[in-house]
Amino acid sequence: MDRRVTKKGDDASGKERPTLKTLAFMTGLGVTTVSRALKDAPEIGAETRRRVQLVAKQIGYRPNRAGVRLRTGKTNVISLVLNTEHELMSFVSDIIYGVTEVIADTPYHLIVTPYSRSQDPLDPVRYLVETGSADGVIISRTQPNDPRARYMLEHGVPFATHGRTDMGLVHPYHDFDNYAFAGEAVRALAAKGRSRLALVTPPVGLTYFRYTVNGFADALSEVGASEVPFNTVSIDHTIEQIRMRTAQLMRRDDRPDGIVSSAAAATLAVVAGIEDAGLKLGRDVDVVSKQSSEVLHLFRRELLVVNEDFRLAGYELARAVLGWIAGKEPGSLQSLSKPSEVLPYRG
Amino acid sequence: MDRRVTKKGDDASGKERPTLKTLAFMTGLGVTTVSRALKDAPEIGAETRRRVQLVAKQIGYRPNRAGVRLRTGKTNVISLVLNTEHELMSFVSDIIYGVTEVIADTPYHLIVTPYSRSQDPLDPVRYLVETGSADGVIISRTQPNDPRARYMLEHGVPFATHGRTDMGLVHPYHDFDNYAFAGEAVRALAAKGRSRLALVTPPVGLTYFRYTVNGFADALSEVGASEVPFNTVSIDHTIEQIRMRTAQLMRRDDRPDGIVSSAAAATLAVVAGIEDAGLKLGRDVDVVSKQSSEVLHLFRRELLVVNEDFRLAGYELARAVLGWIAGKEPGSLQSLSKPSEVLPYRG
DNA sequence: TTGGCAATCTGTAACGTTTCAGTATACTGA
DNA sequence: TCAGTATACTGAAACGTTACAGATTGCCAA
Repeated sequence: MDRRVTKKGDDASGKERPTLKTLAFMTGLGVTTVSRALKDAPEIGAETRRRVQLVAKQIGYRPNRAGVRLRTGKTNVISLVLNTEHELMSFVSDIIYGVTEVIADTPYHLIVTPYSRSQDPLDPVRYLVETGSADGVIISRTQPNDPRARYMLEHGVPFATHGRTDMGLVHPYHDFDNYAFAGEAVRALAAKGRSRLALVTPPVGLTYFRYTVNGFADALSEVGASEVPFNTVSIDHTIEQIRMRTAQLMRRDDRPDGIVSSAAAATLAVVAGIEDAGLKLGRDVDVVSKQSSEVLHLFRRELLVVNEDFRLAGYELARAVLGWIAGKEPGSLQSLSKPSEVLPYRG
Repeated sequence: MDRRVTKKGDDASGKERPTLKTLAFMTGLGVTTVSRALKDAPEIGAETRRRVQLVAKQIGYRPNRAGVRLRTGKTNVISLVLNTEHELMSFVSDIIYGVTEVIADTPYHLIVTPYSRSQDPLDPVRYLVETGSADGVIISRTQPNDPRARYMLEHGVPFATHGRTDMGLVHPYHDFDNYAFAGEAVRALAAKGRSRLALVTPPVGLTYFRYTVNGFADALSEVGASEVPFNTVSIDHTIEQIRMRTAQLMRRDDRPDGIVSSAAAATLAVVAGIEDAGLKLGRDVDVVSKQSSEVLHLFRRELLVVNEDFRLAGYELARAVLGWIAGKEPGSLQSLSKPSEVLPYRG
């Protein structure tokens, strides 16, 4: 059964969605001419061009995506690949808004491609590339040696990563300067007289784990503070795990008097753990935490925060992918965002 | 310029993505037969069918989406329409995961269609329908008389709403029972001896505003408590506004001794406002709040919470749209989820 | 033997777009 | 006047799929 109820043919009857054929009929031109006129091809007369574009605007012509895609292979789709277990809530929401802000006045659509714990992170990317489902891909949870980035480079698919890689390969990325963040955090704690510091790290294996750990370590020796190892958790752990292990840590004699936390959700658990151990934030221990929305100062005024803007990340990542698709040099599409100062609660 | 590097023709050379033509050549059958064999059409011999499907699986055939879409109009796309300013962070993240969980083993893709404050909420929906960009649509922020639902019904586009409508029209929805929530919240406060209650409402104009307000009012008279009007804010307001106005409210002589809050983010602000006014949670005032992830008890142990599961919402909404697309009765695709009990902090 | 019919299979056209290889017209220079 | 050429346009083919309208075969009843 055909899906259309009425034939279109050459009549200009009202209801059907206009196609190039409709425009060709209305203007008395050929389909080819109309197609070229709409994309400002040079061999079309100036008047004809204007006329076609006027009519097209009037009747609200929009190119059929399936037609374009079938003929050219261009999907006009950007895919955001997300881990359904380990992404931060605020990350998902904000990065999507950042991306959509950029593609709002382009023909691009955003599709969300999920993968779960059990899957190889390469799976969704392979799917996208094999089926040609997207013109560009955005991935997060980037690793120093990232198979997904390597795969897409090999297959010539434009992409951008949230976080850098370290494979000697050039590609667009946006990253938050976690080395600077950890350093600033340590210095802020040192300025408060704290000298025995622990770090709640990003997930081991991701690139920004290294940057964070290095920034932390370098600043420690710079200010002459020492590290209290806290390797049993990362921000990928559950609230309960972090809370419990923080409480354990804080009950030890050699407990830290300062903690640096890489994510707001983890910080909630850390503070709960501190209080479980009967200690008081700001008196017995200070905590510096990253956050992506202004919640931590409502939570505890004593917290010191550094802001990371995920909407900006989405914005930059989308611009980077689109830039690559448009032919710009991948190496010119890399950006690093500097952390804010370490901010205390302000009235 | 053609996008392909090598001709395909009749040779079975390796690199190109297989199409029906490839399968036809390999099996020695016609393209039509292959097409029908793959979708289990009745007029294909049992052995042929098995043979075709085996070969298809072997070489990893996947139908070209553009081809199908062009020919049939079927997009295999579900669109989630989101407001970029007013959705809750956790809502965006969780509902997306709920939806993707359902469509994971279907051919469907999820596209996110955003709209901003300045736009008519009907705009994105109109775009989707006019361009035929999706087989099904999910919308949130549903109103009693919702132009978007009406529009899609008129145009025969399957959709599901997060929240009910009240137009005498039947369509799939998933909703949280906010009437029950508000009622339970009031009863819990009454059980704690609170009798002068205020409500932080959902956004005025959305359907669940009404349900919440009615549940609140009915329970108030049931338990013999009175309402302290707090109409100056809703959960759509900024953290700062809610905090400031809560502080104002709590400094008045006739301040409430119990507050019901419709969202976790607002609750953070409410508590901050309470403390700004020099009052203490649990002593001077109790607060019952909805939340969609386990954060509030980390925030303040004195809070009473009710959980709303947005991932479930995404799951149910996706199932509903797919069901409608598959031909089920819209009226049979409606679900309401009951609130949990009102939960105090538990060790 | 023949007509009828069921069971399988097939070619063609069409969806809307872009590209290729033209064609028609007017203008140029000698 | 005429070839040569730039300008402006056009039809046909192709992308991969499905629907329609056959085509071929074998079998059975008359």
